[in-house]
Amino acid sequence: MPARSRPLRSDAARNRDKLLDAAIQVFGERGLDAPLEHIARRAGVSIGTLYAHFPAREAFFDAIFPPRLAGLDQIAAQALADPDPWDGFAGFAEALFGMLAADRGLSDAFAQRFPVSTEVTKACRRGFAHAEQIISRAHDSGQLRPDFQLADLVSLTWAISQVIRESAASAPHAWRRCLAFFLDGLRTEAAHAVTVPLLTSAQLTNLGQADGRPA
Amino acid sequence: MPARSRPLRSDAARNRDKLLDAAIQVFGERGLDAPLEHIARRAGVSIGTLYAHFPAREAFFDAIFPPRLAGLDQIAAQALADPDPWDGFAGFAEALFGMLAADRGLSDAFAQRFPVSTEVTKACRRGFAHAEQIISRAHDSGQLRPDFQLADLVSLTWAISQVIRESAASAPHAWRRCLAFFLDGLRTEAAHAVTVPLLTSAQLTNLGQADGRPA
DNA sequence: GCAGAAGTCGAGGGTTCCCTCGGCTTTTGT
DNA sequence: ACAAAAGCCGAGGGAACCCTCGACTTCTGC
Repeated sequence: MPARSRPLRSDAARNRDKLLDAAIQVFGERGLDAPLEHIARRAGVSIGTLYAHFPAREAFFDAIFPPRLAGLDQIAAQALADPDPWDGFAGFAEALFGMLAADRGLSDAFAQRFPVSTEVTKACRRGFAHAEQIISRAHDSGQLRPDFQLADLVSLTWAISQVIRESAASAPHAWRRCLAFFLDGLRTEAAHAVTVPLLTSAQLTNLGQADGRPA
Repeated sequence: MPARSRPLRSDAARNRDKLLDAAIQVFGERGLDAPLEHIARRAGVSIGTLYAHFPAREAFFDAIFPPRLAGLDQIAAQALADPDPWDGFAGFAEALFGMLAADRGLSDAFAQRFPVSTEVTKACRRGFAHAEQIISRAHDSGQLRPDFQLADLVSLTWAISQVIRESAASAPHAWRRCLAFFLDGLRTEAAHAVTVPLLTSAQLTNLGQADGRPA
């Protein structure tokens, strides 16, 4: 991704910023499928200008989400720094979903509810790489049930994201309750045998592509 | 709901049936927001005829889902008949979500992902009334953690429905794993204190109205 | 059979969103 | 201050869906 040969003209740079701000707001309120016209209007710019800067919806995603998802790195670092591996794991989950709860667009992006840019996918993968460390630390300490795997965190993300979306308006903390129950089921001493196989690795690779609807 | 004064003409009755079959298929495949034109086409009938029989999308829901949701009554009866209240509860959850997993339209309807008819809402409420009995039996036996309430089952429904939708195509049983973890967290002996309040009763009453998006 | 009731058809107007493109305006470098 | 480059505008064509309505077809009872 080479920088532009010439820098943006000053008015153009200003418009780009206004568009980005508007996009963050609008995606945050209505989700990633919000009409681009709304973004242009909120930015006080014409639809043509919007397309000049961001030729596709995806281009917004690339510009908006990777920096925001970088917050994950901090969260993960904190989790790994926690002297108690279980507390680190549980705190990671809470902080992660707290991030998603604060921004509907982010939640959509992370749960891959919309076809999303490669940049976002990369950022999510980085998040999962962190998660893998956090999980295995909690496994090693014997606190996290051994049959809980990274792939299960993907399911959990889908699940909690949905609770966040459904209850955002009327009970913005409902997801915390749900997560607390779930976490209690993840402690080693709570574990009962589970016979259902993991998500396939093929599915993990396809994250964000299959959404279950035939074309 | 008075029966029509005159019975349907024979060709009309046939078309109605074809439409209903097509609607079940199409909703099952693409969700409750599938284009009505697809239903008409699959039924081999024109869009005008579709509207003559079902003046609104809701009319399809009323015709399709209440009978299907009646399956819930059986599932609930079996749960209450189980000699072990915990097994009854867990079996109820598995059977309920199994039903939803088998039909995307049903899952949409039950999770109230779309504004849905009053008939469907009634059927869902009946389901929750059953659930309440099952839950309190499991409470009384001391096996289900006391802080798990009916409202939490609503969250769980949102959560698992989403896992079902996301993984339907590539890993149709992923939700079972998720549910198993969750259930382990619901046993009394797994419980750790939860401080987050329940869904408000106002929200339960509004089921299916608020979806968090501003108009 | 036939008349009229009942049902069917599909073109077409409305809406919302997508995205493009040619003409106009602003900025920039000199 | 001026030309050229850069950027902005918004009408408008296209697609997907919604739903209606008047003309046409089929069934039903006699």
